[in-house]
Amino acid sequence: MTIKIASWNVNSIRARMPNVLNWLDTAKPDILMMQELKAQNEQFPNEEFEKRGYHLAVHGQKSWNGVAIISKEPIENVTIGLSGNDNDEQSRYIEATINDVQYCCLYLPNGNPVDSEKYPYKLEWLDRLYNRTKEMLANGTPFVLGGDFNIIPANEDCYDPTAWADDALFRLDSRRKFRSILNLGLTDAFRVEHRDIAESYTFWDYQAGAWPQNKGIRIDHFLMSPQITDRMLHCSIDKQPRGEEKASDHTPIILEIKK
DNA sequence: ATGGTTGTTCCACAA
Repeated sequence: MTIKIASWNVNSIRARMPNVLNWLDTAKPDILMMQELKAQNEQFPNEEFEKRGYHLAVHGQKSWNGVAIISKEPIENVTIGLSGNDNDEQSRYIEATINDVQYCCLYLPNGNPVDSEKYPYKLEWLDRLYNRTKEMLANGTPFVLGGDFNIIPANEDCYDPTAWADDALFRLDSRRKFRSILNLGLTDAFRVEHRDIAESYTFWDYQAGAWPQNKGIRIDHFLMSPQITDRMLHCSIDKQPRGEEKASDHTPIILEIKK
């Protein structure tokens, strides 16, 4: 038996419902983490998901951000927001327990432009994610960090590293903090399975024909705790939804683990 | 160096 877990930055849940439902009906994930809902809790289409047998945990926000977890198995202990900064108003983090595994759905700040307050906010957010990760490791909880990290981990995760050199998604400060989280003992699910495969991306800009030219970046990730790494079966990127009409600029990443 | 696109909201901003 396997558990199929997916993560997808949908770039507006209301604009993307046909695409999301279509993908759910074919891919049939047990758990889907979504980011960039661009909707408040009241605007989230609960019924469409409940009709398909999913339980919900939603942390929305007007206009921007917003994250949700939907699951075929019951969802427990929902926590909203990433601890460590009481002044953070942005809905970018939701955590819940499903069958004794902790699922952390995150939408990490983009951080551009790097000379604005947005970049230090991104770095500060990464520090808080580091602290939460360390805490869960200390507790011995099996967990999965999944979502849009807005981080290109390495050259092979980017069609043109020089073009992105000074971008907040590729800046060394961002990548060093991402690495320090990994170095606590987590495993990048996609990269551990596809060690020598480049040009596997999860995001293609809407602009300048990025999708048809495969000018993409890999910024959506699953990072697993050691217990989940031991249960991992497979991790892949499903490029199909990116080619559909009215697509999100991101495509789903899928992680399968032993039940 | 610029412009290219999409979504939400209100005529700009975020990505």
